[in-house]
Amino acid sequence: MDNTKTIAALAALAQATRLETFRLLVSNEPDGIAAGELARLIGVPSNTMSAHLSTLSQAGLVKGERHSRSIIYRADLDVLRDVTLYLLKDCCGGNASLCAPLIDELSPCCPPNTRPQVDA
Amino acid sequence: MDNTKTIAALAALAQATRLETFRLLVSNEPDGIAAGELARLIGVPSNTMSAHLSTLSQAGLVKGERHSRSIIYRADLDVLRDVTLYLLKDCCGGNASLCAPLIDELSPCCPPNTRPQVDA
DNA sequence: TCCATATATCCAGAATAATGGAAATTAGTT
DNA sequence: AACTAATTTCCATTATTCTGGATATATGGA
Repeated sequence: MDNTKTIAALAALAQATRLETFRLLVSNEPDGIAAGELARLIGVPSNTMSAHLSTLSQAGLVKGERHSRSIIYRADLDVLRDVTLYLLKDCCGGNASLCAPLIDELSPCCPPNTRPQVDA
Repeated sequence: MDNTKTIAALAALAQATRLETFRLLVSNEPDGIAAGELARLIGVPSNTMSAHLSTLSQAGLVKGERHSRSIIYRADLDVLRDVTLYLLKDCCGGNASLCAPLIDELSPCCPPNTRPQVDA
């Protein structure tokens, strides 16, 4: 996780429509939501949503997979975890060893595709 | 932590100079660094640095305190922690109980003013 | 008070990002 | 092939952000 990737992820999330979209996708893991339905749910035109999804996708925060005519988007929590770790890395006075246990526990929290499905 | 505050914090960090500045301040806790020295270290004019510090400050990520003629800036990790929690809140399929233990452990990691000082 | 230092504010130009209409692409259906 | 549906790309307009010179404000010293 370098500076450039971190900035891309932070910038992708630092916009109302995209943050809302990402959080919606996070809470709809692992089912995902189609691009058109996202546009309808958030209340923006489909081309605007497409542009935002492209930004999120380029930052690695979401992945799209075609299912017949729709493209189902899903949140990818790996980058979110990496950004969190990157920002916390220098925490606690630069002494990483104090944060290491925390970071170790953060890592297994959200591995993709292994989360229990609670509801859709 | 609402959407607006989260976006402000993410946007503040989603810029190369500010991310670098913030990380520098994080690793220099709890001593802090004067505005002018930050400008010199990062390599930007003082008024540009001042504008960036203002953005970080408005997002609650740094605090400035005047010491004689200088204003010493320090990272405030509370907001960083809150943003992290906000982003992780919907993790794990929307089942907060799975993330709650993690979140509980994240909270005491970086309380301000209680971090051990390793070096300046 | 006068001067030097440190930081912030004002302002304007340049760069970047957001938005959405129109058209193009991709996939399924008949 | 012709048609519909879903999504994306193209493009131009508008809005926002970044940057830094010039100026203003605040502090301490002579």
